[in-house]
Amino acid sequence: MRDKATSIDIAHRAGVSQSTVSRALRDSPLVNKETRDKVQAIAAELNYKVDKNASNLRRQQSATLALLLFEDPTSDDSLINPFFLSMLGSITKASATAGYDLLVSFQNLNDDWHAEYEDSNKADGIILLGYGDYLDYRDKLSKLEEQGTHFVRWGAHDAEHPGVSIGSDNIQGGFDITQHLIALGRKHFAFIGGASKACPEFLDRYIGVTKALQQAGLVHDESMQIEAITTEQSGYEATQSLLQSGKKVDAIVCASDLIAMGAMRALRDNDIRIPEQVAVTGYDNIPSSSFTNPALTTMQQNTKLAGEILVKNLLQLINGAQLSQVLLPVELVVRQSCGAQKSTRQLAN
Amino acid sequence: MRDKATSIDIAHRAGVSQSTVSRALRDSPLVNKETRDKVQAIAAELNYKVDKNASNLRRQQSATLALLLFEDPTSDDSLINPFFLSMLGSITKASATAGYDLLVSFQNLNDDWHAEYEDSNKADGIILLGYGDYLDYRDKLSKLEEQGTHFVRWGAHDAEHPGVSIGSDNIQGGFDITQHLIALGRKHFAFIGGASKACPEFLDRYIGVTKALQQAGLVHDESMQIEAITTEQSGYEATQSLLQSGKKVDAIVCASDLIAMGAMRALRDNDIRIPEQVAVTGYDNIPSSSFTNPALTTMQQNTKLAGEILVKNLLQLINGAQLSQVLLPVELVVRQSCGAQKSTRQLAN
DNA sequence: CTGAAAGCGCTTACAG
DNA sequence: CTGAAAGCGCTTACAG
Repeated sequence: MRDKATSIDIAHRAGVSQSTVSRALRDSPLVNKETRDKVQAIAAELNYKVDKNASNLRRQQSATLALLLFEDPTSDDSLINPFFLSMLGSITKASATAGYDLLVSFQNLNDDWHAEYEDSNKADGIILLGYGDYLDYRDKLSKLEEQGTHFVRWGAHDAEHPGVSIGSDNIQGGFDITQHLIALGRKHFAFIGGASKACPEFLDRYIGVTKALQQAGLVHDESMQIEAITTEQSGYEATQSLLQSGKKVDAIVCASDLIAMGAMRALRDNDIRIPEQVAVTGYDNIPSSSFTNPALTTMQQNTKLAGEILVKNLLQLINGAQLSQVLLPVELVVRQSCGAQKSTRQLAN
Repeated sequence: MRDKATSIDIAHRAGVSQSTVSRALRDSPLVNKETRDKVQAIAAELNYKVDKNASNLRRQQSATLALLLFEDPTSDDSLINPFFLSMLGSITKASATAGYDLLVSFQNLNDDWHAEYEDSNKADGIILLGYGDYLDYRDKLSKLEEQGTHFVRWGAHDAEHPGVSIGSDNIQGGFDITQHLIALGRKHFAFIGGASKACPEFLDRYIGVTKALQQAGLVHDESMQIEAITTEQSGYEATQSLLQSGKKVDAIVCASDLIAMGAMRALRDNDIRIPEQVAVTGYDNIPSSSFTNPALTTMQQNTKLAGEILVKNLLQLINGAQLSQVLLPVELVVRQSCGAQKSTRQLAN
């Protein structure tokens, strides 16, 4: 097997002390340019890399961020919500750019998750990501905060919630998509998705919906809000129960694309045409949403920006800054399911 | 700020030596049960966690695996191939189960990637994941091997390639899907995807296709294989050029789902009905593939098993075992695009 | 079963 | 600008 070179090996070869090697490799201005070049050349030749364990131990940091991705335990383990996967990509890139490694865990929340990372010095801070039931882990967030752990959370701002959160402007998103449907002449709205404190992001989207309805002078019946979690199946079931209620509906605003896909399947099973009879909209703009038939009108969240801001703010937090909530803009993606565009029809056959 | 407890703090409180604390926390059989319980109780109370940097430095390991995900630089940064995202989920879980943390990086291959991880003791081994151009990074794999770095690679087995690879049985996959189409009466096949050493996985799929054709006594013209990388756009362009060639075709086997989606768009733009006039199949069974119209017949790779085996084999490698290639079974997912099933038709309107 | 001691490979205050 | 030395917080061979 190979023996890894250490800074002492380099010191021997370069004829300087180990301290000087360390300084030269960290580009310390204290060290003579010639000495530094020589040391760095030898280091490169020996394929030397600073031992992170030793360096981190000495410096009492880790240059690592931890990402904890959690979801409703009800959803299929292997099928992570594509929206978070996209966030994952942007967070990875943003932390690499900032010179931090990223430790990733998709755990279900267990008793130790809050402690596992920063407490053991494996990570300098934690990014929390997921559409879980907020009420379930409130206490854990409080504990994190008490312990002085550095963390940022993706999601809705909630005054009762500890810690800093960064999220899309879900109220605006719900508002915009509803206003768009109203402009297209829809009048009888349903909202599918959990609208409670347990799901503050969905709740915000729902608040936006009702705001737009109110502004347009449309009455909104609270029974037209049906609970659902973010799965296709849950969206299907919620829509079935909506249809069985016999209430008049010509627009279904769904809290996520997965829910919307389930809603579309339910409408189809009931021989209801989309968008002619009922318009459907989603939220997230996951890749599949452009392949449904008709293609789904949805809200695009800026995942690239979100990842960058999560990382940037977490690093600021680690450096002792005080941060407040951040709301990111969302963007309406108009396709066929809302009835705004002519569908490029499949060839019938 | 908080002060993290150390093993010395616990030793003081427990009235034992720091060595005993360390032993007790690692469940050493050497230590008296009562002592151990007492130490562990105090540790829990103080929220103590072993400092990983110190522990890893001392033990000369990291209990961490690194996952390097790379893709064709041509594909959009933010849109990681959903197939790999699914692998990522299963690898994360498998390494957590094995007690390892997972460091994730989506880097483009730079000069240092091979060294960054194991050399700096940040990770005990590396998992490589991606459909890149193999020829581009052969040298890097060789260098990894020379240095004695522990790594496993997801992909095709290639005798010329250094290191251990784990992959799906792509030849079988190409064979099965083609045989299925032949059984449905298709006779004029095209294959879209790169069939060269640069893309050994695609090449294997193509080999499977030609094998099935041969076995069925169908002639196969090599001009019916069109190069494409794994993007919707590339599949679209390749199909356009196929159609312009005017050659007779009633089945297009695509090397990936993304390519197949592009192929379907091109067929539609040319007013060619799927599957009546031309059957189309994909590969990977990404989530979107069930939402295309018609839904895509494709090959499912067992990502859960794949992740588990990648992790298991890497750990064996780290422990000094000799490993050979592993081929995982694939499974045909029959939907409408091959013409086998009646489509549950959209309501026309 | 327990303790005192060495040492993992760095970084950095201190002295020159 | 450079070196000798301390020390980060553990684990473990050694001695009892």
